[in-house]
Amino acid sequence: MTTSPVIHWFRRDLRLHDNLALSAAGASGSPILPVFIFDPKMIESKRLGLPRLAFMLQALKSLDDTLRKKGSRLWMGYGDPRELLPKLVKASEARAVYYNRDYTPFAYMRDRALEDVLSVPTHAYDDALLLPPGSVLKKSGDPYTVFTPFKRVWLTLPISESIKMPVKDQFLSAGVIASYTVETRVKSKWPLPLERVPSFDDLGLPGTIEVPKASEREASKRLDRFLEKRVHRYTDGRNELAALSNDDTDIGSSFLSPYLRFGMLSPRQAYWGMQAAAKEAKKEKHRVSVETWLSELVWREFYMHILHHFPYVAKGSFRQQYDKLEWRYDAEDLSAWKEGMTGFPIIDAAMRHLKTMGWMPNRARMIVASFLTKDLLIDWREGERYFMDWLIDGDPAANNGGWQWSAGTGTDAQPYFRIFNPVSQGEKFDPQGAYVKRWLPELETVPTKYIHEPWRMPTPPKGYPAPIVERTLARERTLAAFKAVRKQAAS
DNA sequence: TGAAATGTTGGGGCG
DNA sequence: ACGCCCCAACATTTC
Repeated sequence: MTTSPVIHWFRRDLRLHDNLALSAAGASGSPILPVFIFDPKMIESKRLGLPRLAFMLQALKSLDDTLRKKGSRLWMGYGDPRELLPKLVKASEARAVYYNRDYTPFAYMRDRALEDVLSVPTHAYDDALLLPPGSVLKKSGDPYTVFTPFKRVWLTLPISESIKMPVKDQFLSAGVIASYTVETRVKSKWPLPLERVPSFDDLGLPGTIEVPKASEREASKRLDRFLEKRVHRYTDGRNELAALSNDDTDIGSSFLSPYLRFGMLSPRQAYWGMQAAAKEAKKEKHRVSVETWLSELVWREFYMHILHHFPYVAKGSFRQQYDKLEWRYDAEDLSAWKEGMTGFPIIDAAMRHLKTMGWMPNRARMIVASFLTKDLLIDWREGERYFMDWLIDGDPAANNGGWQWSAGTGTDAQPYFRIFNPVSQGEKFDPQGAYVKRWLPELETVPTKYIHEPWRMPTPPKGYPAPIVERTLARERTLAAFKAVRKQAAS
């Protein structure tokens, strides 16, 4: 006779350590049935780009491997969780379902609906953020819409410690799990080859793309390496595009966002690791660097809160007056931006970096976002969607927040008249042109003097496009478009 | 987590 | 010697 299990439903928490819902499931005393459900809607609705899917599949494979070593395995479902979970509860005679909350509007609504269709209790936990939406509010009870006061209050609130693993070997045995089969009506052309790491051919990805290792262990290793070697110079290092190497081991960025995105890294582990680093920092500059990184973690929380409290930002401007802005719908310019063929080296290098690695440093994201929205005057939502197609760390809240910040339509946005100059940004953050040359082989032989403005060479390099836009005119065009909206809003 | 336009200053060339 | 002009270099303001 076996004891009936409890289900732990993995979603954006693909780890066993420091996992609140999993730990609570363990504390229930019942064996844990680990579950992941792949909803094909995620692909069909374009919410899950292929590089990110590949990264996630690798993380699931790794999670399954770890569970198998414990004599268990990950039960994989394929279909709508609202259909599958009730069936699985029945098949396994589970007595409860545990999961960590996902605050994005889509998931939040889905999870609430789920409680109605399940015959057993659900236990939801706040694990994905250090402080969940609703816990950082003004005295009036309203959410903050400006980052600085949000952060000031955030920093005064208590953050919980990391927690231990639930109980060793408490996971249900692989044999029993394999016997749970539930019928699913979903038919899809997307196989889930969990027996091995899927290749990009499986996913129909064009070109060669290199996705970093995705596992809980890898996430911890990257955090440790960052804390040991690089966090002390993060404030400057994160902006140094030239420092980027091929395997991302010595970059200025922490490169933790992909792991936080899927919960391979617990935000508590990152937070307390940083706190310890701040305490140990020998120089004031080092301490500031650690705090700069922590600030990025608060940005992550801030934008999750914003999306949760103001779900309309997913579709339109936070400052709704800008929904009236007359964006250009120029397919040719948009395509040039996407493919890295704008004629501005720093833009093109970053966009090709994205298509190869599924990632870009934040500085590069800001530069290309400013270019698309301010120089090309193309709707930020086009850029937002494209980033979601390619970024392995693509998160609806952070991505939306970042784009609206760049476009000047968001909370705490940069002013409409702040327009990055791709030449001076390149000279400032890639002074030797190393980043540009790394991603644009056709500019290999261009002298440093001209590397950010090759069109000024006596004989510009062949095979590289001339600038697709005249920046002085573009600037006037954008200022006029924003002014028109502001004038309209004022009257 | 800018950049361009405009304003001011001061040294040096030159009549 | 002096005033005038030019124009970096820096500062301020404007977008």
